[in-house]
Amino acid sequence: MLVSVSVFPLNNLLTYRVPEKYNDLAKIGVCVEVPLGRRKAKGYIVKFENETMFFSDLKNNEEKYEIKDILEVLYDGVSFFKDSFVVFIDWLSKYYSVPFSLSLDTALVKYVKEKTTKEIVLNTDDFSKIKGKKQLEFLQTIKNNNNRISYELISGKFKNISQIVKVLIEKNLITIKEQKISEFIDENTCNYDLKNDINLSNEQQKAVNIISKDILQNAFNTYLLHGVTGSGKTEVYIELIKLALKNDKTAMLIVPEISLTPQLLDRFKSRLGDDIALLHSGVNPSTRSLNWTLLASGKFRLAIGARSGVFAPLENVGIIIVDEEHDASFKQNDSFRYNARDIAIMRAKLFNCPVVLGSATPSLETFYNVVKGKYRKLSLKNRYSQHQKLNFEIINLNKIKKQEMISQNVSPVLYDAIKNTLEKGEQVFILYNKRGFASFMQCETCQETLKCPNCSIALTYHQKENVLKCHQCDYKSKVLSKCPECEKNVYDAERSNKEEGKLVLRGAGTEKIYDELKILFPSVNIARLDRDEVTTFTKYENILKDVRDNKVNILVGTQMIAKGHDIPNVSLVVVVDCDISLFFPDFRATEKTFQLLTQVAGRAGRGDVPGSVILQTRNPEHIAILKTIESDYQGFANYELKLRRETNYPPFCFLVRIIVSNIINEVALNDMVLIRKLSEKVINKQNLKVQILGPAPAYIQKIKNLYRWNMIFKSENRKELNILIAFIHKYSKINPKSKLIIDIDPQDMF
DNA sequence: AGCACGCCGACT
DNA sequence: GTCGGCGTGCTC
Repeated sequence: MLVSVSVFPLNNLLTYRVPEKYNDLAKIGVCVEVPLGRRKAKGYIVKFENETMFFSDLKNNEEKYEIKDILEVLYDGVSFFKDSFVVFIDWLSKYYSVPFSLSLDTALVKYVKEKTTKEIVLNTDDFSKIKGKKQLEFLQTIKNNNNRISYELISGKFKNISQIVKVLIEKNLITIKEQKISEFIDENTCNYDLKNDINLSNEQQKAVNIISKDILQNAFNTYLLHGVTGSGKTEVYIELIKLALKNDKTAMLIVPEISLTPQLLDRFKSRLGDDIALLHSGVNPSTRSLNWTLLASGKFRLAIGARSGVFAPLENVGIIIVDEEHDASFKQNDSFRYNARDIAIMRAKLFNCPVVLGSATPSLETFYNVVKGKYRKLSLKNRYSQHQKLNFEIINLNKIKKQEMISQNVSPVLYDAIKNTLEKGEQVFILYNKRGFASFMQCETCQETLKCPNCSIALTYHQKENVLKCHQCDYKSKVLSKCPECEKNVYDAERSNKEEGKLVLRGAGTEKIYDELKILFPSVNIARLDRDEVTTFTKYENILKDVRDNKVNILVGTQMIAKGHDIPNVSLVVVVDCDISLFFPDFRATEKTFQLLTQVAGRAGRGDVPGSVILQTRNPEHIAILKTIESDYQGFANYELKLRRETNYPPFCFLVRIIVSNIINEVALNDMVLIRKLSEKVINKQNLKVQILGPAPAYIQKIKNLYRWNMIFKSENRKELNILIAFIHKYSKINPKSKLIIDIDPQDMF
């Protein structure tokens, strides 16, 4: 028996012989060890040789080689995927112009690790000596599960079980056994507990009815579920998932990492049961790989995950849902730059099932697909919590003199509004989309700013740690007392009388806003929510719990505060500076600003009290701000689309971004020129309609001592872009020390 | 990715 | 003469 094996990082599949002793174990999706040259390598069986080719253009001429035997079948022959998954991976590698094995590795690497799983076995059902309520509940759960339970699965139901387990082992009530994953899967059964029907609104019911037809008829369609925050998108998701599960199909929900809270999961578990495969980096590795394997075996039929969850090994799929589809976190910006939303749509197409994209502020790509009639829009217009409109107020910072400001970033109107809100016992959310205390330190003498020695960006001052930090690399520095540039010029006669090289803090961050508010409202509880404060999921949860319990009166944060929080007592939302992201050198800057402003505004007035939103800006006439206060998504989208059409940017063309980096600036540039010349040649010879922009230095020219250059390909034809990329991969002879990244559908230009 | 092969400079 | 630098190319 001959099989095709994918070995990272090779593009071609390799043919191996299956030794007779492995005849029963060698299935598609099985991990094997194979001889490769003079070494051993790990690979996956993706095809039997006698079967029809999935890979029309990956033929391997076997005559040239002596076919070797597979050395070993790993993980007891557990199959991590079936053949439809191979078709999907094949598509993925072609769409993103990456080797097949890289696609497969990206999909699997976080989920295939453990060979065995732990099982807790009950030694007795005499619980009379146990007094602890939680311990009894724990033991009862095991008893109800035929006196044994998976450690990985029960740790999802009880929090912090390690302590309980330790005590119960000491009392000899339970034992922990190692179990092969393959045996575990054979033994485990799973039932979906589909009850608790709730009443849907007319709009919700209509959406469910329409999409349900596709689920039942296995029809691929893309839906935009356009609903303002609080309009009940989640209920629609739950009903659709229920329908899929009831009909013995599987379902997948992808959400931004930050939204994947225990609350969200509890909500799904209370309506659908516990057998949900949670796929994201926060899940411990053994549970993660068990979840994957349970999905692959068909025992689990519902996957909920963040970006990487889109690779869930599902078969017979009923519904795929992407919540907050516009969210930038769906784009991975590592070496393999995929977009989970786009992959989700393609999987739905391959599986013949509907896909739902949910958002209050859809990306323009999605909106334009609705305009073109490619996607169907379903709207949820009613907020069920309350119906008053938000009360917006713009503060034009141009019209306020510096000495009139209450503090650096707090205007008089803003001060009064916060004060009034706090006096009523209501809560305030304050957005400032930058971390740290001061965004740069500047020398008063020579005007020089302190830069990271490894990157071409300014160092940010963090007050709590009292360090200067680079937000691109790990560089940290003690706070300098004197400007290093002036130190060099210390003998300069002209300067010798001045206060030489005095460094001052300039620009703000969440820490600074916090500081200003702490001085203005000393007796009030203020919390911060940003990446510096929130290093773990628990910390994130704790801060939000304090907010929910009204222990925090003001929450200051970066865009983290804009996502999904539903806190009824928040009646005032403040954006301290709307302009931070407005003029980024990114054609999506306006869109992203509009989305952020609209999202954060939606945090106000979710309870009985009406919500107010205050926007401080120096660009009060900017379209992103005007349309936010008018709550006019449609108007914004039409305006911005017109602009994109005129300038020929997505969604009116496709983009590919080429990034080359090297320690030596000239080498990187030289490589880029080479790629440009090759590209021009290919475009001419093949008569491709592709436009080249650049090379130009990247917005951040140097990161971690690597100089970076950008080049953009524009085309209305994806295939032509792929042809061009294939030529670049094959024929461009760039410096071997240069790093080349090809970013299909780039989200930013940094 | 690994690992070997191969082709040039500085050493016992 | 050989040891070792790393550029090049292949792996069923």
